[in-house]
Amino acid sequence: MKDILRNIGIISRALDSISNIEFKELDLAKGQFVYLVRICENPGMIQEKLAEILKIDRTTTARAIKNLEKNGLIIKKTDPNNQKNKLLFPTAEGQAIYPFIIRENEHSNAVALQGLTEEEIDVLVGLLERVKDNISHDWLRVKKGYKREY
Amino acid sequence: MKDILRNIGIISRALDSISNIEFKELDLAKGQFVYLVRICENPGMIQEKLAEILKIDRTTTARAIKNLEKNGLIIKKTDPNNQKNKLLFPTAEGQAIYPFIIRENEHSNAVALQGLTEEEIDVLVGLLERVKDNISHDWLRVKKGYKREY
DNA sequence: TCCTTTTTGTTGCAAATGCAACATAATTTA
DNA sequence: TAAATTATGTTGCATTTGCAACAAAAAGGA
Repeated sequence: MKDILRNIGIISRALDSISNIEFKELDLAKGQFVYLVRICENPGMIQEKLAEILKIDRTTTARAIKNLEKNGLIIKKTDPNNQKNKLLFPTAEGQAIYPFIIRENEHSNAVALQGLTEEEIDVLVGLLERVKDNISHDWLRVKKGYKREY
Repeated sequence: MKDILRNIGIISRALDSISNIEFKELDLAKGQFVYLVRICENPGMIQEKLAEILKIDRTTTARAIKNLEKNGLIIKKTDPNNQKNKLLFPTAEGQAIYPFIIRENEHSNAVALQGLTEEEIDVLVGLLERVKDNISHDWLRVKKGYKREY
């Protein structure tokens, strides 16, 4: 079977490191922009869900969130219906940064998709969505200590 | 334009963290398997080229290589034609680990591609190849300090 | 040839990353 | 209801990660 892992990894690392370099201007530490974007788009989320959506380790997420809060970009509020949950919201400053992140991401996305037709882009988006769904289950299981057989 | 960055990142992180967990059995530290695979497949490469192909920071690559050498999985040999270059080769132990990495990667790849037809896989592989080529240039430039305008 | 630039490699340091291991609230089960 | 399990969050610690900043060899230019 043909391999997609290698190029997926290469593309991901390339775009990620470009973003991290470019977001130093915004005083965003490595890796933080992904969290901020999601919190801006889904205010009221909890850490655990965010980690699961992004497929980032729970504890790494916890610390990134802590830093975002320390830097005044988000705020945690205890869920009144569930003392255990801490809901995440962007601050005004966080919301102010959001469009800059989007603009950069859209540029990178446009560069990545150069030369592809609209149809090809649609196909690619659809296939990646399916791949993501395929892999999500294993990720959760393996993170929880389940051992895959192969 | 539709976005592919987010799902690419999610898929990449998911597969990567699964691999890193599963390769603890092989005493491979986080991130190391990608280097070892490439060195096994392209013996005699230099660090700089490896970093560029993988799109990983030069200094991070240098340290990963150092660890692989410390753990006896690869060996560096100074290029007789160029004192500055250190050629990378797998040791017997490194070569012994290689098939286990491949087997795991093939399994993850198969899981990722579940439900896709041969044609769809071919299309996906082709499109990802083009995306990778599109982004490579920017990555190199940005890493070298060039500022993108957008 | 000599000087400048590029290529390749390393190290200091600060930070992010992630496995264990824990704490506590909520939920499920007996 | 009480006990066991799950969900969510945190911290300790060892490690990787990556920007600066440097070193030295090679390549290019005048």
